Amino acid sequence: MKFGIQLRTKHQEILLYCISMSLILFLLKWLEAHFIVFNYRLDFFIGAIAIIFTVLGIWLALKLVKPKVEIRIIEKKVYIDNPGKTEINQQEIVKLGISRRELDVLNLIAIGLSNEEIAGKLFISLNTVKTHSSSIFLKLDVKRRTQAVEKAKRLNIIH
Amino acid sequence: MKFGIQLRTKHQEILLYCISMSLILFLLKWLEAHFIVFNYRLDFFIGAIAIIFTVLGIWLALKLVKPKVEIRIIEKKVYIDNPGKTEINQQEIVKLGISRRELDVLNLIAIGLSNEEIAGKLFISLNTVKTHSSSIFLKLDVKRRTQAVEKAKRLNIIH
DNA sequence: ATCGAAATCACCCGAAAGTGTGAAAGAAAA
DNA sequence: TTTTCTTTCACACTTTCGGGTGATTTCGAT
Repeated sequence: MKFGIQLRTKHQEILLYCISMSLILFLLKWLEAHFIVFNYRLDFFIGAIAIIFTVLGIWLALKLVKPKVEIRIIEKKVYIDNPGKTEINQQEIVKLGISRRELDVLNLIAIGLSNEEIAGKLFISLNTVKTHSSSIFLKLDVKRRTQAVEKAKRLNIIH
Repeated sequence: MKFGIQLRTKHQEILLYCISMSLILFLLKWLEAHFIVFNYRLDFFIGAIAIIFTVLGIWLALKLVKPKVEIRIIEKKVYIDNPGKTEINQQEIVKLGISRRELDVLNLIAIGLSNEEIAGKLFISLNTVKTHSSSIFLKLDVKRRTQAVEKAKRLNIIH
């Protein structure tokens, strides 16, 4: 699994900025330690270099910047050629091998009850509900109860 | 215009940039004023300057340029057996005070995704998804995601 | 210029959900 | 009668969910 450690990543920018500033200062100190001399024409030359590479940096950033993504959920309508009523598909239930009790549990899951509430309503234990729901997920080939509800409704197993 | 608004919000960064530039220029002048001899590698020094100002240029561009927006579409399949009667109730959404982002999350919950999967799909953190879903449950007056889906479908907030 | 809403994120903690294994009783089918 | 299926339950364990709190950033409106 992932690390449990979560850092406040928003401060990373500032941290990065501080580090780079420190690096610059360190560089200048290093240069100073090595007795580097400037003449006056060099000053102008360095200015030009600075401007050029600033522009270069800006250009580079514009080229490489990752575009900010905006998510838009659109609904793709899929029309089912099932004119008229919404009959429960018994064949599908049989085909998937879903038992009566499992269907009971599935229906109660679909209306948003918790496992404990389902257990209370069907007069069975919490563990039994878990067993049923697990086998439902297995038969429907899903991982979560929300997925199970979605798929079951799509297959007209429940409504 | 947009640029003016951005200037206002980013004026701290500009200030910071100016200060750092001034600091660097001051340091250079100081070094020059102290007759530090530049006996060693001139090209090395220029390279350092180039790198520094490239980085500063990149940083400046990233800070000031309005991010490019890339719209990413997530298709959500809606299975309809009775076309023509399934309109999304916008008034209900407004009445409940459900925001656009919360609606995104709600739609992804409805198709059975886990919070972590939603976070991956919307490019936000798991904690943010939790915050959104919590406020959804509050606004819909439900306790669980399955209930939220059930109620939202009943209110025609989602399909 | 100030303020509020929306969106983002972190962290802690407890509750609920889900997995895996095993088992027992009753009903139906072979 | 034996076998198989369904339903029931337990228990340990991991993962996910949800509540609560607090914080930052951005945007729009006043």
